[in-house]
Amino acid sequence: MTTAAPRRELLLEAAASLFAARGFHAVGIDDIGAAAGITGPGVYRHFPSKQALLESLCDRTMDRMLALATDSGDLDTLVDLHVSLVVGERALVSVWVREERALAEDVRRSLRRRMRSYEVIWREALTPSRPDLDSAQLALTVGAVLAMLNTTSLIENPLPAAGRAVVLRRLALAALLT
Amino acid sequence: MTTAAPRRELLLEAAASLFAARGFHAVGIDDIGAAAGITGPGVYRHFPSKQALLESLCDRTMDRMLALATDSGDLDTLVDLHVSLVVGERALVSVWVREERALAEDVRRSLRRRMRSYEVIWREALTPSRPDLDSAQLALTVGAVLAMLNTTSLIENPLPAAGRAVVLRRLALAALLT
DNA sequence: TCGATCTGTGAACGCAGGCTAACCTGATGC
DNA sequence: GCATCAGGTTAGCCTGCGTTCACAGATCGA
Repeated sequence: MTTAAPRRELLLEAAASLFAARGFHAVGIDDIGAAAGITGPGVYRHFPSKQALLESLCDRTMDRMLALATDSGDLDTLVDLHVSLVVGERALVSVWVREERALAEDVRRSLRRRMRSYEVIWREALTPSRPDLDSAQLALTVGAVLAMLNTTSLIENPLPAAGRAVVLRRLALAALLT
Repeated sequence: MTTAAPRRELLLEAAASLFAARGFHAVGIDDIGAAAGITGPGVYRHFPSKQALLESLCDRTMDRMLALATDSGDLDTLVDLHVSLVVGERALVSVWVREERALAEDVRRSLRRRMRSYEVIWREALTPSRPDLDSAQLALTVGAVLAMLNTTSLIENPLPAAGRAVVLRRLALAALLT
């Protein structure tokens, strides 16, 4: 039987795809409810506010990223896992990338802190391969490569997921190691 | 004497830095006016709407990019010029990158079309160096590298402009040519 | 059978904020 | 001098939209 997806989950999925397609501000509460099979105000039975939905989505994305990172410290697999996340969860990633600013200041700070710790893991994995770079250069390199991978989630391209992953992986490694 | 910067120009600059710092939706007309030395409604003496300000900014950014491209077809200088634009005009670029969605549909389409023609120039410059890539792979590669350079405008990093430019140039060339 | 709770609905509220209206003023031209 | 206009100001309108309210139908334990 079809796992009777709880309404809360339906709402998150609906919000993710709507925010990804139209942007946080352009999506109304009624739209989100409708996409999940209920009316606007019904949403408030599951989330305290529209912002809370966005928070949940961003938190979730960050959770996945950090989960990847703790699995493995090797740069190669780090790239692999990140690429597969970005290719596999385009909506989630693009929402996080573009709508971060709509978050409340404190939530944003917490997210940024977690992102920073993720970047630190990357930097540490990269350092041995790049003794020629000082710490600021390393930071910029890692930041730029991650930004590239993340924003790719919103590029439209005829390539299927697997093909995208191959290209992205090559680009990232080239930029990191050359 | 200090060129008596016309109000219209002051408004554009004010809007650029405010949008870049806080985001289009979080900035009020009153804020923009105040930052340019007048009150909110005064803005409407120079622009028909808040959106029109954003349009002007995005148009201007795109103009600059296309101007670079027509100057030279060589991939190396293409990268150089784009990097210097991104490093030199951070506010302008980051506004364009992040707030494109707040634009009206037709304006956005026009911008995208121009962006596409810019990307085509890059692809053509890259093609001879990468006979191993098919056209979809080329497109994704160029798109990803440009996205990397553009979104870098919103990364905070201790490096001075010149240092940033060096790192970005190296990253871009490595990704494109490796 | 009867509350109690959970989840949904339609109606309405409140308010932020973009924009308009009406008025003022100092240059400018005739 | 006087009409005109560019460019400001303050006050206020108006709409969209997030949110709240009061109520209704299931489901369920006692």
